[in-house]
Formats: sequence, C-alpha cells, structure tokens
Amino acid sequence: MPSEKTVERLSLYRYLLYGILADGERNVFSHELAGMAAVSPAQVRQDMMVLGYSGSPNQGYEVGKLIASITEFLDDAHGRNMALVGVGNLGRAILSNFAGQRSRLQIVAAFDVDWQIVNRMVHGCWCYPLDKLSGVMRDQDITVGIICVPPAAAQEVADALCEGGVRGILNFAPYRLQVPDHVYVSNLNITVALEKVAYFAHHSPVRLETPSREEAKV
Amino acid sequence: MPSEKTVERLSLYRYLLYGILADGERNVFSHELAGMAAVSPAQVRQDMMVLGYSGSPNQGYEVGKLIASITEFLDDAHGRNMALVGVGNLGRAILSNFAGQRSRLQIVAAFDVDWQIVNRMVHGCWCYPLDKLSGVMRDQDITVGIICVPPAAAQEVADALCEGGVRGILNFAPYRLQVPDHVYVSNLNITVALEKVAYFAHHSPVRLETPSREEAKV
DNA sequence: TAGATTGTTAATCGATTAACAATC
DNA sequence: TAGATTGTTAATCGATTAACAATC
Repeated sequence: MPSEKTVERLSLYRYLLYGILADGERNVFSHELAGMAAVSPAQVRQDMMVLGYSGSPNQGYEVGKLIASITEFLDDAHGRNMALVGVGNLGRAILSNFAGQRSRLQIVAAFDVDWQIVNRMVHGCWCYPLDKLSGVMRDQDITVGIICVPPAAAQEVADALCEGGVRGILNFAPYRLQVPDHVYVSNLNITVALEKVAYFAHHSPVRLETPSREEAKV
Repeated sequence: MPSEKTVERLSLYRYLLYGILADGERNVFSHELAGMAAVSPAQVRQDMMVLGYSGSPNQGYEVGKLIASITEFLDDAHGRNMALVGVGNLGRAILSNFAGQRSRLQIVAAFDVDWQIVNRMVHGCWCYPLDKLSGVMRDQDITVGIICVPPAAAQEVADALCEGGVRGILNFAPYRLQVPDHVYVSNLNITVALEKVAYFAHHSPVRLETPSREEAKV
C-alpha cells in the first residue's frame, strides 16, 4: 500500500513525462525527473521501486514505458466515473476541466439544488437535481464524488454520496466530513492554502528588506 | 519559524473557532478542537504553544481570545493585497470568493491577456491587461500572487510577478516554477488531488467487496 | 479534594535523503 | 575499461503522538 505522497508524486511524474514525450521519444534520468518534481533523485528511484518499474544503469528510464507503468499502477484502465455536487463558480471551473470527452477521470454527472441550474448541460455535463443523486450514481457506476457546496451543506451531500455507493470524495468545503471507514476523503481548502501563502510571503526566512550576502555585495 | 503544517492547522482552527463562536461565547477543549480538525489533542496543545496562547487546566481555551491570538499570529492586520493572473473558469471562481469587500486576504487586481476579458469588472475585481502587472502591483502594494494560467504560461507570469515585487505565490498550474529564494511558492494541483482520490477510492485497505469482520457477522 | 485538562518533554512514527555495491 | 546511474538499505530528518507532572 503506497503512501498518499507516493501516489501524488506518481501522478505528477506522469504529467511531467507527458511533457517530455511531446518533445520526442527518449530516456529520462532520476535526477532530471527529480529536478522537475522538486524531490530528490533518491526519492524518484524509490518511487520506481514502488512502481516495480526498472531502469538501466547509465541509461535511466524509458519515458513511454514509464508512463505506461504509472498508468497501470494508478489503475486508469478502470476509467472511474465521477460526480460533482455544487455547480457554483468553483464547481463550474472543475467541470470545465474534467467533464466532456476526457478519457480518464471523467465527471459524468453534476448535481445542484438550484432549479435555475439543474436539468441542462453545464460545460458538457448534465446537471441533475440533488435528490436524483443516489439513483444516477448507481446507473452510471459513479464511485468518486467531488463536493463543491457551502460547508453547511457538505455533510448532507457526503451522506447522500455514501448512500449512492461512493468510495472516494474530494472535498473543497471547509468542513471535516464524517463518512464510513471504506470511503476515502481528501480535503482541499483553498482558503487555508491562500492564508498559508500570505503568511510565508511575510515570514519567509530571507526577506526583501534584508538582502542576502550575495545581493548586498552587488 | 513555524512549519507549513502548523500554519495550515492554525488557519483551520480559526475557521472552526468562528463556527463555535457563532453559537455563543464559550471555551473549547483541545480534544474538541482536535476532533473537528482531525488531529490529536496533543497536536492542538503543541500548536497553542507555538501560538504562545495559554489555556487553563480543566477550563480549556477561550474561543474569542484564541481567535484573536491566531489572527495576530497569522498577521492579518497587514491585510495583504493579492493579485490573480488568469481569469479563466478557475480564476473567476477564486475571484468570486476573495475579491470584493472581504476584510482580509483581498484580491485587489486581476490580470489576463484576453482583450475580451480585460478592462472591466469581474466578480467585483478590475481586470487589467497582463502587461500592466508590475505597475499595478507597485501602485496597490500587492505582495501575493495567484497563478491560474495554463502551464505553458506559468513561468512567464511568475517572472512578471517577481518583477513586480511579489513575495508569495499560490500556483494552480501544474508546473514547477523557478523563482528567487525570497519568494515563497505553494503548488496546488487539482488534477493530482483528483487522481489521488480516484486511486485510494479503489485501493483503500477496507473494501466494499471484502466486508470487515463486524460487517460479516451481521 | 478529586477529576480533568493543560504545558512540556520524550518517544514514536513515517517520510526523505545519503550512501554504496551492482551494473550497463 | 571508466564513468555514470540504478536498486537497495541505512541514516537522517521532521512531524506526530504518548506520557506525566503541574494546575485549576
């Protein structure tokens, strides 16, 4: 069972490798990938071990085969169907990226309580009224849910998703959801992320007011 | 110098405490806050120490004063001005949350290259052409930037932000930015977050197909 | 007081990095 | 071969939790 960090890195590696592949077939070294992903070369090699994919000494890793190996590991072949709940500004932004004809990680249904939003297409995805959630989830074999509703409604939505047989939830609402043990939840709080950046912008070890020695010399 | 995790937790605590405060003035115990934030009570107490805020044995922490203490620590009094670059779907979603009359963490200027978007208000925020970035940043004392542009344009935008004197960047583009040492960068990759959830949805230790012993008994 | 919680340090846990023989 | 990189383990580092005297 790989750690969350390992899975995140593998996902990032694959993205970076697609970029390399676009420039033509070739090999990649651990230190090269490490530089792009901001990790150590040893970390990359360790992730390769988790993956079970072997490179060759002095030759590195074959980019195309490595992508295939990561894809197999992340299990994309299953082509998970996802549902998004809460078609507000953030919900629409995510729909615009993950609805439509993407091959993997496709949002196949959106849900909202607003009658002005439901029963029409939004960014290529049909928007259902929320009370249809469980039924649509079972019909379309949806196993991953995305929560983009206000925090006050988040738990209610999570309950409905679990009722519909969800197995993973990406939660953008600033609320700690209570779900059964078999449901995996990941929280992504944009406000917290912004406050963290704002804090370290003004508290980073090196300040603009106190230039480093190199800068002072100039 | 607190860790990133500590700052994230403090931001989350404050959010949770506002919720408690809304129900009336009272005290809160470390285990109560720990339960809401999904950390250990010891973690909460350790964060209080970082904060320099003391509770009383058997009484816990005063919610109102604790909020004030966190706010002082996170340094909101400065009221950081932020700029957002890339007024696409995601950019607009973030503007809708952080532009306008919010007291803290306000986005005061948006930027884009699309002439159909610029030179008008978007969700209460004026949208400038990108080439005005450095000037507007200096005029409005902007020190935090948010990058919501496609990855191919991310580095160029980061360079312009640094040119304008930025000190912190929240980067939504799947690209590892190169910036001077004094600029703090935090990356938030929604695709990676989704792929992680999709992975663990289908690889969580407890499966629906293999009920635990308790479930099997029933 | 007795009971529960805090402040604080030590112990634990996990993730990351360093090191090095094996290998192309 | 010589040089560089890989696979793999040990060492390090940091974050989290456990433990307990002090305290209200």
